[in-house]
Amino acid sequence: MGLRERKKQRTRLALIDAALDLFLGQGYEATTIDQIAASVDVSPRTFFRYFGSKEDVVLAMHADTQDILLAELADRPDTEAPFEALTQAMRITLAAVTEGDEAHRERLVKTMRLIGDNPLFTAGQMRLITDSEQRLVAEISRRRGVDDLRSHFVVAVFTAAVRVASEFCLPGEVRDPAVLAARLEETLAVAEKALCPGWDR
Amino acid sequence: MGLRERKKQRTRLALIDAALDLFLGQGYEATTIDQIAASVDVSPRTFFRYFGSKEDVVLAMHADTQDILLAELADRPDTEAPFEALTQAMRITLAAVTEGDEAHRERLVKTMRLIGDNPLFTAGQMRLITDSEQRLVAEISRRRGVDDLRSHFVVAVFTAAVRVASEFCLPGEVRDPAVLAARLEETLAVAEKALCPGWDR
DNA sequence: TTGTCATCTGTCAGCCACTGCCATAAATTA
DNA sequence: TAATTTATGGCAGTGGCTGACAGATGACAA
Repeated sequence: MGLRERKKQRTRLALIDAALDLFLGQGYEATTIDQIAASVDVSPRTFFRYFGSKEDVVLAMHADTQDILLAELADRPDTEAPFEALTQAMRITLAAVTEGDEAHRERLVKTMRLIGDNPLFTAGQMRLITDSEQRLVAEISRRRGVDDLRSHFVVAVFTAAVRVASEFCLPGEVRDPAVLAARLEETLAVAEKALCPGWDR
Repeated sequence: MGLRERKKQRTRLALIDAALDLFLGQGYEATTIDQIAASVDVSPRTFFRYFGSKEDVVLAMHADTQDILLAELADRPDTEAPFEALTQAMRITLAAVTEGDEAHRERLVKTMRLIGDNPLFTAGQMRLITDSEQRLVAEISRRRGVDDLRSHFVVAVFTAAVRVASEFCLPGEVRDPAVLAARLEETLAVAEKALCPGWDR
């Protein structure tokens, strides 16, 4: 990886860090792109070369996580049932994130605090989920050998569970990937009791 | 209802009609608030007194529909199981909308065409669903007598089904409430086979 | 009918997210 | 070192959205 590439990644992370800190410190709306750019010593124009919108920088970490999830799903053995593969991939993704780079984990915690406190971001989060959902459906369809309504349904139930788990991180609770993992287990326990064996074949 | 109130409703509907026609005719982005306001002979400032944002006018009809759904759910007998109550309320809501006022139905069809063609709006649609979801959860919790994780899960599975159904309106297909109703039945058939009896109690 | 009050509307000025364009600087490659 | 590619900064402009004030319009009582 060349110098250019490394420099870009550093700028990107610096922008994310600056933005998250400003958002948490003085509020999302009260923070301008100019402030974010200034605190990284970069022109405002450059900000928009890294992120499509002000909201995107908030969702950047979550978008990365979705990519990991998709990769982990692709790594699951084909013998595994669709829903099981999804949940296992999610568990591994959360674990990887929890045990990952300290700075990286901190960014995720800040992101979760921001999104959790501000209902403004639920829409953006939904957009992310919907986007990745289509990719998940493609992979599940490949595994099942058919691209039908059931593939969509299986993935929709999975994302429903993840969503419920993330909503169930009580307000005031320290929000981080580990807590989310715990809530996810509770939700999956309910889901597994509710669903007939073999429903996702 | 006084003259003032009627005038307001007329303005609101005129703005929705003008906006939908312009969006469908020349594209969403290419249409400015000034154009919408001008074609209703109203100041741009007034537009924002009726709708919080440019996107809101697109979602206005769907927001109204969500309100109907909630009212229908409240009307379901308490003896009905939670998921059954949700699906029945949805069926009635779709039927009411299909058989409703001609102009009203036309607005809905235009809205569905807009949202279906432009992935930009899926996020907004999700936001609407998520907002109403909280109200649905409250009602389901009241019926079940407990406000626990299961209430959230039941509602999440329901909205997942609705979402899958609406995604499954094939592109190119005439999009209207009747088609959505048909797709919903297919999806609910899959859901009912997948879920154990009594899972939502 | 007339006067008073509440509410709606238009106008104006302004903020800020976001974009296209072009010149410049920096990194990559030959 | 020279040539090519690519990232950045500056600038001007569009358009969504808001606050503040003044005038118009419907609601209501005397």
